[in-house]
Amino acid sequence: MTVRTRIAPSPTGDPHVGTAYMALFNWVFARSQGGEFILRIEDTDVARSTSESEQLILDSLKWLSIDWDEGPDVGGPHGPYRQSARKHIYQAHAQQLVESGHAFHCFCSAERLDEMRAAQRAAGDNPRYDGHCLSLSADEVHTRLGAGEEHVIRMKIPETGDCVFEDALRGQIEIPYAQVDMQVLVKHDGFPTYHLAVVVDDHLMEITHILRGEEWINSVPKHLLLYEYFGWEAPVLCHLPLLRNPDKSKLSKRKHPTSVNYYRTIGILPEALTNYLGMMGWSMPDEREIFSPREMADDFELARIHLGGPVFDMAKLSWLNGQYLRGLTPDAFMDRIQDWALNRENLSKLVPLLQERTEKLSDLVSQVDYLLGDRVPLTPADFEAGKADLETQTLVLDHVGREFDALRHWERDALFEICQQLAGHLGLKIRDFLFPLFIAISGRTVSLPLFDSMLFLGPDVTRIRIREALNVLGVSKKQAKRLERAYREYQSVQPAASD
RNA sequence: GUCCCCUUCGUCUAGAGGCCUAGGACUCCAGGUUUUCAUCCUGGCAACAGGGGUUCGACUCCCCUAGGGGACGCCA
Repeated sequence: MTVRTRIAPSPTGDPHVGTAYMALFNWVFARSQGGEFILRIEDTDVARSTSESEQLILDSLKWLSIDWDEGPDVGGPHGPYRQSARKHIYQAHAQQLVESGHAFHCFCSAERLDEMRAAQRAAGDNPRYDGHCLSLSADEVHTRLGAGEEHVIRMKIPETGDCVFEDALRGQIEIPYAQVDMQVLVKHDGFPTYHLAVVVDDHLMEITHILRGEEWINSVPKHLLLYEYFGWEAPVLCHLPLLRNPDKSKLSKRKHPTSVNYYRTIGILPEALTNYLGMMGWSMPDEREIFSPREMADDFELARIHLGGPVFDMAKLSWLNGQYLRGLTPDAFMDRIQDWALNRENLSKLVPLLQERTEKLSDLVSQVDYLLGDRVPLTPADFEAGKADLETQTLVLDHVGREFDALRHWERDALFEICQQLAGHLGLKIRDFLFPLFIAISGRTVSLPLFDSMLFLGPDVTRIRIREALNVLGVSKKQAKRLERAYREYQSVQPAASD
């Protein structure tokens, strides 16, 4: 039997470093077994999935030299590899489950479900579908379906007993069925949910081992039940630990850079990043710390994975990166600098900003230092030249930061609109409003145009700089709460942002 | 709240009952090399969450407690 693993990212945002982490381990495990590694795009959430995001994910994995044997771009014998192109397959399978009595049509409204869950929560129970539509007669279901009434398909769950299964790392796990919800398998728009699609695809694509984040452990009963309903053999399950923020919570954009592109733009080498991710939860048998994915595969053993959630440590990544950088020949080093930023394509984005404001070519370096490198370290004093007081500036940075965190398309108009609306809300002139942003982004009061700068730096670096500026200004716990409240208030008076 | 997972220095980790006076790496500190800085070298600080068992012997096995994390969506 050929070992087959997969990474199945959902193209709904930045190429996440957690995706790269899971991809690496799946790649390494497959290679260690002489197996195959598959890339599948899970774009069943039509509203949030974008092809740009898919492209970014593919690019980031390629940048990291994680290659796949089958996928949407290279094809393969088990395609298509994009779930949106497999809708009919899931529908046929869902239909099969309805016919075999393992799934049922549900007509419940969102309002009813909300009320039900609220009541269950209030009673101290785990919210869970109450089986309302289970009691519908076949005739009634037929009639309502015939009338074109909106509905979903849910799977049935045993009323009693435990789901007992084996995790390749954690051993036996038991989850009471009483905790498992009657999961929606097909949404009202006819698209499958993750749970149906993942099981059907993993089976059809002959995946033998699933290595994924431990956030999925609680979904295992649903998946195993589906395998059983279909009469299929389930793959080996292996739940890896989750990458953590410094405060130990699951790695998140609000607290830590999560985009692979962030590391790329600050000048981390791809081999340093994969090496670093390889050290998260894994160690080489001889404790060597510098190793490639290939070397990792040569010595790979599932059992060596450590299950404690590893905290992402920038200091160690930087050190590792330095090791790689210093190991380069001068020629290779020059090539890397070019690949990174000093190439014609990248520079051409800067020229329109620079040319107008330049008297000597040598002005260039001091003008772009904060765009290619970092700013000079900030101090609270840097903000004092602003018209608004420090508290207001903190508020500006906080709210802009939140808006930027939620922004999905990093475009000039969207950025500007956010700032304009917020400035209006706070009753500030746009130039006073923008001042703290100039400082946060460029570290100076005089810089290249703000929005061009943010566009050039991209969402990841921009967000981090705003967060760092907030840190420099120092936000107390009390203040943080006030800011949070103020932001919610702003949101409530604000028409939904058009992004 | 309910269920599930996890728990060795601040951080990443080694450790599969005696090799542990708990090792390595990052960070930090001290010293050396270096015209400066960085690199590099040397040294130092620093951990088995707590309590019960099992055993001649427990970081390693079992139980309880505590702490941390996750899931609880027509998101994945």
